[in-house]
Amino acid sequence: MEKNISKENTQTRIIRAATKLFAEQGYEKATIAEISKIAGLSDAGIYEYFQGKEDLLLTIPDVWVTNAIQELEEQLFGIKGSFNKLRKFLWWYLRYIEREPMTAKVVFLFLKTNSNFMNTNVYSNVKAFYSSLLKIFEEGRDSGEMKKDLNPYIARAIFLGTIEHMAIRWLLKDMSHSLFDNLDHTFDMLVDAFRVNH
Amino acid sequence: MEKNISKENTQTRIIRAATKLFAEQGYEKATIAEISKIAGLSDAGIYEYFQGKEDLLLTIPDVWVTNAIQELEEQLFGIKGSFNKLRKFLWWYLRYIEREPMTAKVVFLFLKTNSNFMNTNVYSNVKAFYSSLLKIFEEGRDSGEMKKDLNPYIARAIFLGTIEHMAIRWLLKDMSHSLFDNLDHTFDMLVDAFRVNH
Amino acid sequence: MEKNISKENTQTRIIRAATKLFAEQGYEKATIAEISKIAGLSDAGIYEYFQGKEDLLLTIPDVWVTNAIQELEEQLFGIKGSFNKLRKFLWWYLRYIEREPMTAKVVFLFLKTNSNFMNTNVYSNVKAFYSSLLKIFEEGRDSGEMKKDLNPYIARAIFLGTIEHMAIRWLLKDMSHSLFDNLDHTFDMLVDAFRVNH
Amino acid sequence: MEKNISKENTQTRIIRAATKLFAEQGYEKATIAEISKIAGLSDAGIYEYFQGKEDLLLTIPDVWVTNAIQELEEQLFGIKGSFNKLRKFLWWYLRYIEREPMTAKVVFLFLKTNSNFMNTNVYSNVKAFYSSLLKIFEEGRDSGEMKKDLNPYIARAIFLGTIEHMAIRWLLKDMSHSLFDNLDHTFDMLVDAFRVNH
DNA sequence: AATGAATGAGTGTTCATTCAT
DNA sequence: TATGAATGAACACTCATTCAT
Repeated sequence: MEKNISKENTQTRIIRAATKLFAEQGYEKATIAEISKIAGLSDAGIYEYFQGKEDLLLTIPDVWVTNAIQELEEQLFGIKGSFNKLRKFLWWYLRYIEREPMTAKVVFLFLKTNSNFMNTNVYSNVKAFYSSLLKIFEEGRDSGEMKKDLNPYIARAIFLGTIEHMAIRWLLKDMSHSLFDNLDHTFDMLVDAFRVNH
Repeated sequence: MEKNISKENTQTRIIRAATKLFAEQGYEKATIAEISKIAGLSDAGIYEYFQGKEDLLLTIPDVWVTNAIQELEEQLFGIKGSFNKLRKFLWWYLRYIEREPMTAKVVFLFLKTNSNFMNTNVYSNVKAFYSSLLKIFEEGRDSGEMKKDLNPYIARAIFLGTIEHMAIRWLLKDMSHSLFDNLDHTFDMLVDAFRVNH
Repeated sequence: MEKNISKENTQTRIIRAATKLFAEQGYEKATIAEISKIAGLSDAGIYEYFQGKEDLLLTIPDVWVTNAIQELEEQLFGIKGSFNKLRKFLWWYLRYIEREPMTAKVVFLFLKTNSNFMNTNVYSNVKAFYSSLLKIFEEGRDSGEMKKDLNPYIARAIFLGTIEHMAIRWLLKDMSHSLFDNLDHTFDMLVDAFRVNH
Repeated sequence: MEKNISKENTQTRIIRAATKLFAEQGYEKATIAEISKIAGLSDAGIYEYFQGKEDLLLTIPDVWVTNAIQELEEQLFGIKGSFNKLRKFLWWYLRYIEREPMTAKVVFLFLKTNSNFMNTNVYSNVKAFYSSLLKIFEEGRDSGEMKKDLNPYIARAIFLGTIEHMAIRWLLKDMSHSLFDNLDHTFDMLVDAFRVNH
């Protein structure tokens, strides 16, 4: 019992330390030595839990994204109407980012530049996560809420582009303002981009 | 004269080599040794033209952004109507990215994560560049073309977020498709987000 | 009893695993982790039976050489004539090597380079083993079978040098051919080196 | 001029330091740090002259063996009679070993255990070197000096095995006695192994 | 303007070994 | 008897940078 808990704690502590340092200094500048120091064990200890530095990097979004997919499904469950779903997505996603900004920073700023990222199963999870947006737009188009000729890919690009642009600015600005300022206003504008013109 | 020209050539060759390698491998993985080899001089030779590796990184967007500001002004000159300007901006910006994709990759993927970036004059240039969009949105709002209560910052976030999202995907996917596919469609949707509802 | 038996089995398994890995990869490259994995216990388990890696290395020839001395004595027992004894020695020694080539490889290739080897009791056993050859040559010289002025040390160097040269080549070549090819011919030549000229 | 000399000196100094340490401590225990310290430059300096530690190891016999082949040819040049050549070979080889005992130690004790050795061009040089002995024995057999049915490979095994056995013992014993003690006696015995019986 | 030579500082990773359980 | 967890001590190798020439 204790062992399991303690082991889980150690792994969690390592991930937390790594996330913090990767977010603050970038993948290359962060050192195993400092990560292990913050995590409270020796350098060699890290290698009991992770295969190496890169494995550590890729584990961070793995957990985050896998959990996001699950959570998102629960959040959208039972919501009717594509715009209602979009709204839910937006509010939930930003709160999800806000909850673990360091992890988000690693994902948005350092993950994509890793040359192995494309070959990871994290990558397919990210794609799965993003594809849930596609479905919402297709549904909206087919239900008549959104434009008849709406291209779901473009719609997603606008929606995601906007969100992540805001998120990245927030992350780089040391999260000084709230992510939710003017969010209603923003959402209304996005809605106008997708919905049928009168 | 000859010396100046020759120096400019060498400098340009170094920048080109560095841009290529930074874009392909990232800032940290790219080495001075390889950059200098591609540029056709010795390691030490680089230091005749640049103060160091970081200086080299920061010079790349410097030229690119400075030139962008100038070019954009010329492109927008004489165009009437905020939506016409927006349209011009979109088409021109994507072509500008397309012209030097490696540079764009460095700017979009590796520049922001550099801890010194915020203190550079590149940063202020980027801000200046982005603020030109603000003016367009303010003009659109004031002229009645766009929503009366349009928040220029949000509008810009939507516009830039969308563009750069598309650009980054294109850069990461090895530029296999055209950036201009469905661009009309995209622009029309964005317009709907900004313009007055009937 | 059971414990003793079980312990002996485990110990034997460890030695076998270590011998194999030392022979295949060398002492330094072989790891306790892999040895223990092959032996079927944990890293720490090894230390229940051996003081450490070096102890493990030195135990391998210990058993082998100690047993060789005994076996050799039995083999030579009752044989008359120094050349007959030499012949027996040669055939027996090669078969002894052939029986446990991995052990032989450790002894011939990796033992001598260990800096502590000289201080071990393995070393004295090896010397004892080799000195039995001396006696044969002395006997041969004194009995008149061999040259009157035969220097037993030199004779032994020729005899052992030849055998071990052949053995090492065989061990390094992955034991693809038989050690006993042309052995009669070889022995005859050696005999000519030792025996009285007519 | 100076540069060339200095560079050559540095490389030579590195090789000398590495040879000494490899011979004294073995390949694995010797460290780049100590080699470079003895050679009088920094760790990194080694890598200006050698690709790595293993390259350094393999360079040592490369030079030694390549030179041996040349020298041997000169030494044998003009000598008539296979036994005279054998005699020359023996005396010259032992002196060659005596001249650079550290190098010989590396070659005899540490080279063969390197797993890459077989794929090196050092290996083919060694084989070329050894094959010159074959020719002598073939010549002796064909000229009638040696046994009609003499197997050159076996003869070589006896000859080389004896020499290298003596050399290795000498190298391990800290070279306290002379390699040339009783050498006439030894050679005479070997001759008896090869020559025609009366 | 250019570079060959040299290096200091840094880093991920390995591994034999220990010890509480 | 056995081991999971943890680590201290090493170590080969890299690389941006300097400087005499």
